[in-house]
Amino acid sequence: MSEEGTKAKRADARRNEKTLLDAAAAVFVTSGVEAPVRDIAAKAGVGMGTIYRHFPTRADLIIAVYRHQVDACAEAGPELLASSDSPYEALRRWIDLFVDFLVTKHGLAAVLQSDNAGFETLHTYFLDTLLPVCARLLDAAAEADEIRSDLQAIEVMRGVGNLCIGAESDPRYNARKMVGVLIAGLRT
Amino acid sequence: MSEEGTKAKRADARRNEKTLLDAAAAVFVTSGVEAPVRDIAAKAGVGMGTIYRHFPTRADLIIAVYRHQVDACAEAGPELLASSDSPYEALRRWIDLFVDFLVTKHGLAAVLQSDNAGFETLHTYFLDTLLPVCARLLDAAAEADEIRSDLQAIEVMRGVGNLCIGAESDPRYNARKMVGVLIAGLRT
DNA sequence: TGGGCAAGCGGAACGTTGCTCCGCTATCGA
DNA sequence: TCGATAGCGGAGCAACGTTCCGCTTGCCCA
Repeated sequence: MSEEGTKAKRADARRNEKTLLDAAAAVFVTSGVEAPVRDIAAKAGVGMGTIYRHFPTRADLIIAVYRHQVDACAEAGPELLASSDSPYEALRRWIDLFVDFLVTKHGLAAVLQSDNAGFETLHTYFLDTLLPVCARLLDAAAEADEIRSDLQAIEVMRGVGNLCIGAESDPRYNARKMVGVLIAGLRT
Repeated sequence: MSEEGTKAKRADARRNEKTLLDAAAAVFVTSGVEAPVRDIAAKAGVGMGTIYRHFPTRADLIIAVYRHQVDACAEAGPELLASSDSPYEALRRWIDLFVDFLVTKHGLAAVLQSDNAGFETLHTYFLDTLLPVCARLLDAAAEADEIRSDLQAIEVMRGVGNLCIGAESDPRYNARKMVGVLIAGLRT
């Protein structure tokens, strides 16, 4: 918001940032979010210094690429609560959205829970954005006595996120199904 | 079994293998199963070549360190089934055992599900050993109409394993609790 | 007992990664 | 036009897994 009027950035810098975002998105799709930084720089046709100047950590790059989708997921929460037959139904559908997002981003779920240094920013962004939404849905469902009331939003979010890890690499494992089981286990 | 009588190994080789197992176990406790190979070699006071000769991949080393505990967990399955009030109760208690094992091994759950090359052996060993046990318990519980019957053992095992990832690094997340929710979700 | 030799050892070296640093280039306001 | 400087590129460093090969040492046999 406060950046609106500032003309601080040079034209080539703005162009490179856009190029990098596109290249990163493409590489993430084919090689996953843990693709080597060199690959992304090569795909964008820029040097590695450029990547690190625009996105100091890999987490910043991932956030920039997926920000829109995460925000959309957050905004869907209240809408679902208003339009669904019951709070539990809204919760179920919102979690479905979240899971759909996660399982289509190769390796994102894994990196989200990883305790490797450098990904705290990513973790924090997801939590800041989605935790309040999840908490709201949980509260509503708990208040309607549809689910047990001894669960924190963070526990549910981490549980669901964890269940999505490796969903793409093993055809015998169906993350959506297991998340369904978990959510069923929430019922009173 | 067939190795019993063979005297193929030299005395120093056998000594080094034991030393390495002890060192690895100690390092795994303090630094997790992803500790640098160099650290383990240093702790054991041997060269890196020695580690790779005895344990060609890191997975082999991890398996060797935890083999006893995994086997014990596998053996506990039938016993629990015989001694519990119901198949579901046996399943619940067996999963508790498995979870206890996983959450006390820093980083093991993560590496178990990781699709990084080199860990297939580990994955395979766990599955070969524990999957039949889990399947037996699931079948019994399904036959007694205590749980839904549309779940494969591999799905449950992976789900439980996934829920245990990062259990040690975030005090707000309780893997045992979420596994409890998942298992509750299995009920008919 | 001691000589020979292969099993076994150690660690230098290589490839791959994340990340930094600095000399050069290109932009843009004056 | 022009020079200050934002921004760029990629060489270079450190940490890691893994390989490779010359040397050491335990063991068998004469």
